Amino acid sequence: MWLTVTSSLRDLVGIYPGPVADHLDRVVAQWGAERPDLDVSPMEVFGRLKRLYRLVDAELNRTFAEHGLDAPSFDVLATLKRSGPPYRLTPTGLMQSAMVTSGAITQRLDRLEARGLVTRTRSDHDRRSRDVELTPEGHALIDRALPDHIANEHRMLAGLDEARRAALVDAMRALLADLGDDPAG
Amino acid sequence: MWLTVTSSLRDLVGIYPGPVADHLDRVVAQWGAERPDLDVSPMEVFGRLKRLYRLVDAELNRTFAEHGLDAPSFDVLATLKRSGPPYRLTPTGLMQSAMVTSGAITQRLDRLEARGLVTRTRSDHDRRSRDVELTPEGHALIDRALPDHIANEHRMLAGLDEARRAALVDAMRALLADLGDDPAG
DNA sequence: CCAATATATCTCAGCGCTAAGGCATTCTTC
DNA sequence: GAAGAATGCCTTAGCGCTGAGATATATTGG
Repeated sequence: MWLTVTSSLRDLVGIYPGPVADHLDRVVAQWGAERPDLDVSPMEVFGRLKRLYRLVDAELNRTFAEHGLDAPSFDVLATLKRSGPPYRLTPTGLMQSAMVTSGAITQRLDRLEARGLVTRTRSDHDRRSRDVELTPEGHALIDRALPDHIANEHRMLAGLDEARRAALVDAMRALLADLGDDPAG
Repeated sequence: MWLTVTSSLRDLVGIYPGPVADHLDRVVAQWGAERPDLDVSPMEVFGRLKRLYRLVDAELNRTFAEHGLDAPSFDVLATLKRSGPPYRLTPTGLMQSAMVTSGAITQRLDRLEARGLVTRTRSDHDRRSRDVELTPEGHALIDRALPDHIANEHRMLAGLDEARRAALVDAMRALLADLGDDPAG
């Protein structure tokens, strides 16, 4: 309700490009009518975060699929690649980076190992641990997929002006810190 | 490596509050060392988006669980609630709002109907369609859970200053529009 | 009015993930 | 150095979702 009013005002006053009402504007307006006692403005943030995540995730998967990959597999290969020589990490390291459980990493590695993209060997220094390492095939695949992935990400950001992009990064960095995101994770 | 150096420099020079290096800073620095030919700066956006989404999702689920709910169930009940009287929508409407497939909605409704939180009846006007409606129990549950959920969201945003919060919303709105997010969805 | 097409929902196999727990190895403490 | 705690990884049942396809109903064009 409140939002509908300001939207109308925006049209009447003719604010320049003026942000067009999006899904979350409607959601907030609906709550304003149904529960005017609640301040649902945080949904402006979290609702858009969720929709953005879903849209981006779907779009990224398109490029991954072109290379016979999905997001979890790409994630593991890319994490190993960017770790640099000798392109070797433990399942625990991969787990923290991916923010998933150990069981999820075990299964991701099962799939990648079956495809010959990584090897898993017992660590010499800690026999509980494993060394996960890119195979030549794994290197070749991530080297093929990565440039397309990056280009895809550039394309998705092309419409966002530099100021907004910087502000987006700044705000997300601050929020991540607030929520206790582990930099080492 | 590179990042460790700049972090040290930042400390030495004493830049005021200075953003502390986070996970994505490390990722970008690693790619800079391994693939200096690629501009991986979009990861600053999408990498943080992903981590933020995961952290937020986990945190929101904590509150849902306190009310015997999970995110998908809460999402359906809240969508029906905010739609206002007569608190009735079709599975297609719920599907578009939630950005999931029709099969997912069918199963969500199966679960909610089994718990007596919604009813599903054949529409009079279109016999292919269904009317999904909140039961009194559904109303009671969402009325109990919603204030806690909103409070939880407020708490998560408490550390974000108003300028950053507004910039975050503005940038996400722009990006959603760029990516073709359907306002009616 | 009929045939062809479109729409609304449901079905179900398969997938990746979580949560809980198990096993082997390493660390800590006394 | 032995006992207890902690760590690293794996196993598995169960869950929600997708994608492909099925069914029933509605709409459209001739």
